[in-house]
Amino acid sequence: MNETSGTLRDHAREAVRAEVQRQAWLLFSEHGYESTTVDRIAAASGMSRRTFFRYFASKDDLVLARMVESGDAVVAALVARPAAESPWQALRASFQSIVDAQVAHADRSRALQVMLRDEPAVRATVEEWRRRWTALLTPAVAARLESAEGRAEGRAEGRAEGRAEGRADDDTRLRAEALVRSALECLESAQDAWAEREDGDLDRLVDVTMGAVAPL
Amino acid sequence: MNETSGTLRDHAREAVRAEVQRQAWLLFSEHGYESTTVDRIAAASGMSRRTFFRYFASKDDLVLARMVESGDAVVAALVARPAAESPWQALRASFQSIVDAQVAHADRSRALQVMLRDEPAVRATVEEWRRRWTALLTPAVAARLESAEGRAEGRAEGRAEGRAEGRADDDTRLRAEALVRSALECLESAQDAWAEREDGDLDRLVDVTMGAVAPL
DNA sequence: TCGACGTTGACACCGAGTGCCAATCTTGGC
DNA sequence: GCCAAGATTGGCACTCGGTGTCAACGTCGA
Repeated sequence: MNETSGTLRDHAREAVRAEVQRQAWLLFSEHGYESTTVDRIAAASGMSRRTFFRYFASKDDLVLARMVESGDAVVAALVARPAAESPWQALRASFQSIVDAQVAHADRSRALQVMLRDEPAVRATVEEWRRRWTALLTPAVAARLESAEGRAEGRAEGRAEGRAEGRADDDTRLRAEALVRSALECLESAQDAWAEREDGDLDRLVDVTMGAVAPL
Repeated sequence: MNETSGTLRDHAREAVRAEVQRQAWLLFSEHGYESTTVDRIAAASGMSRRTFFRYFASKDDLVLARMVESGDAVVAALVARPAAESPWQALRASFQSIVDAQVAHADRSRALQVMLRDEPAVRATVEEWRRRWTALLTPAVAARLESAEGRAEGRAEGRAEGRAEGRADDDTRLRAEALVRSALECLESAQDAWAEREDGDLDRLVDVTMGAVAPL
């Protein structure tokens, strides 16, 4: 049970980070975010306050780290969707892994969701997380838009184009970003509603929100 | 030039707040948000640090106060739109006052927009501002959706309804919230793009983003 | 003139986050 | 086994945002 020394340190570091996260989430769910001081998290993890800040850049970082992991899965799901699907449909389908994960651990997820929504101190982190997901998803959606336009051009190419190609590219990126950000808001609206109503079906709620904004 | 003593205090208070805001924005635009300490703002405004916190609940409050004012104008514009307009079209039209105001003071607005986008410390405040606007706009959009459904029901009432009326109401509110949040994201996407590219036409960019998500 | 009330400034305090330094532990070379 | 190099750790002091407290000051009405 020995490993290369280089990865050994990393492994140890990851193990410590995971344990600190576990302890922190226990404290968060019990006392809320703001009321849980870094000293308490450090003490619960058996380390000094100063050492905690060597593992996590900030208290927010504890929250952010959780989110970032799932982002890669979503973008992978998005690029795997069939090209014929509209961007909106593809985005909806890519969210399925998140939806399934939350439904699988409904109790924990609901508590977490409420915390993210109601604790003002965490919201900057949520913003940051949304930002990163947007940056990840936008290129994939832009590619989808471009290929769709390519097909459209091939079909009917009598349009007056060639005047502002660079701007058209910028517009494509911008339209992709708007789509991604809107879709993420729909997802979050559905998640918030789901966290409140005990009975809801998150899958259906996401269909409702996204279907309300654009046809699925 | 004397007034009732009750409003006199309020007037003085408002004047002080305005002056502090002015000084703060000067310092922000010169040194950025984080680097501008409350001590410096207080000193520039000729008051003690403690007194500053009696006029503004927090440093963020300086930023938030600016945003909140324009919210009422948007919701007023929304309810004034003709009932025949789709929610999405009505939202787009309601944003016009914001767009016009920003275009009128393009330089200041661009600098502000960049600061809001790039300074992580302010983003929680932006979130809060978005939240309040959502709360203001959602009921108006929900009413619009309901009346539209009422008309649709009147037209074709052979549907199997009456089973889950309460849930249908919840769904309407949820769909309205999704629409509002998506529209605000489109607005912000356009604003961010506009702040970056010197040449852009903000009006057109908002049309582009909102048109990309749903037909206008 | 006196007293009530609101405003102000100063001080002490808390929590998040950082720089610095000394103690300690691990690792590799001899 | 031993010792030096380097990484990890903990303690300390500091900055900054934010809050509670208290004494001093000014303004108003009686």
